[in-house]
Amino acid sequence: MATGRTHRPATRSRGIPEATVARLPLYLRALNALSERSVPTVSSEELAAAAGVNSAKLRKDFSYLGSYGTRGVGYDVEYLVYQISRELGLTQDWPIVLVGIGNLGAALANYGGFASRGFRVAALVDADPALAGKPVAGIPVQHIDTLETVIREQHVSIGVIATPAGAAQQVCDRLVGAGVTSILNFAPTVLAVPDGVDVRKVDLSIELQILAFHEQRKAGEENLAEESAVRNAPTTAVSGVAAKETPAERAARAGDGPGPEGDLPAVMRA
Amino acid sequence: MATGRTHRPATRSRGIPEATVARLPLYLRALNALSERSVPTVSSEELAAAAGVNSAKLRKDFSYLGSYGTRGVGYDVEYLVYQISRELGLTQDWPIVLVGIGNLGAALANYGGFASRGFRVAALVDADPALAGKPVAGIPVQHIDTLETVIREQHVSIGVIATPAGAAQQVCDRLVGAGVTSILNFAPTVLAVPDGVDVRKVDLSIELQILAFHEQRKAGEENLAEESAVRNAPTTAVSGVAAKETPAERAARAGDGPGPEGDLPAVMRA
DNA sequence: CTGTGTGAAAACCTTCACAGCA
DNA sequence: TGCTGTGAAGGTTTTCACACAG
Repeated sequence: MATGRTHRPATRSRGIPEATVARLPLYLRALNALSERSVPTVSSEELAAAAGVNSAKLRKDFSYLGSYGTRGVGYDVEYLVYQISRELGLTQDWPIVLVGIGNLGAALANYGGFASRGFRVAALVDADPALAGKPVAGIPVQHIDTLETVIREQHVSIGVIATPAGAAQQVCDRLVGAGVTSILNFAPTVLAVPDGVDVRKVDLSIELQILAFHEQRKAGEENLAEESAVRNAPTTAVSGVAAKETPAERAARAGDGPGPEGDLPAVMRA
Repeated sequence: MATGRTHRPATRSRGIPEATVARLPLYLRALNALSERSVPTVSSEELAAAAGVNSAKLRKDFSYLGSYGTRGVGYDVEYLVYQISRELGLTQDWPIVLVGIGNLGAALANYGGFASRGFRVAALVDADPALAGKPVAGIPVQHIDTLETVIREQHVSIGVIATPAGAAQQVCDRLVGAGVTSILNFAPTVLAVPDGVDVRKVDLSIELQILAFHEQRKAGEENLAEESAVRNAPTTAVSGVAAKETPAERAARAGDGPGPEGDLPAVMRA
């Protein structure tokens, strides 16, 4: 679910598959937990369980980084932590700017997981003059006028957008204009960026919609197969399921349309 | 990046690929925007651009839902909105419980994208007695003791966890115990759930780490190929890149280790 | 003649299963 | 013996390219 282009077609070696990269942070988290408990080594089986993947996948993933394990034994926890951190670029300092200090922005600013991974909040920025100067998570919020200055002075290359959807593209343009080349977007908009800029998005409502899809399926199966209770739906399942609904009665959905969408006050809009 | 099992191996028809399901909400959002502007029809090319995907993919995706377009013309916006909504199960009402009303929980409670998609916040729940009764987003927070009651009385099947990592598994167990079968997890933990329960996770720090990885790559390429500026990294690129670092000097990283991890106060921990 | 719908090819990712090292 | 590392097989997803409906 990455976005911006730039990723060369996995030319020759050094090309760690995107799917693997996306799992490295997961392994890292599990390893850090082990490290804190002073566990010296771990097998692919154990680590996989802790990270919520299967062991074959984990071993394949690690094989792209190099041969960091010991046959018959497992992986050295501390060593792996270091190797993965380095591979992800977490051994260096990443100053980030957080734009949009509403509910979500404040949550992000307070989020411990950033600071503990080499990410340093260089500035909190918001368009609301009333917020200027107020500290959030111990950092005073700055007016968005200072955005370009902060980015240049602190060499920020990563920006986080937590503004309402309407402001996101504007903010994005300013970030990119000032030199930011990676953007994490929490606003429910598709951002247009020039080549060479990476965008990743996190959309709170999309995830729920995907859950709803599967939930609906489960309900359909239950009705068909009359499951024992709520638990234990057989993976075999029936095929047909849940009416395809005749594909031409577009008249039958006039009044209940797209739902209650007004210009909501708070954080975002989908 | 779904999780829980249950998804049959795409048996026969009616099996919409997971990758497609994950994009439907995106199309839906783009379509809603068009709908608000009273645009009657849209081509795969236009819609794809608005959703940030390519048109071939979009057409394939829609072909799994049925033939809802008109050759030579495009798709009827309102009709598609309806079809996708129905496919995703958004034409019905989904009561959800939100557990953990910290910074993030409050942001979620205020998030307009939920209410406007058939998701209704049935209850906000927190373990902190001091929060009980206080309204967040117009809804009074309840003590977590009432969790089971709310779930059963309101027929909640979807739960959202926005607690600190340490509390997440416990909360998850209680949700599942009370009948919830889909969970959206914002806490940075791997949740163990019985078969038949779906879990999706959103991890704020993982996304940043993935960005850091690519950012690091860009920096490496620049140094090697001496790019013109910051823009425009050629997709061809060189192969070698960025030192593999000798794989055996595990001594050389003693003091700077895993970083400053203490028991942070706020929202989570990675 | 425009733009959908879709087989077929290519790319990518996961899983299997086992050789071989510690 | 136990567990890693990895070719090979099997799935899934994306992309291509074009027949054909409107």
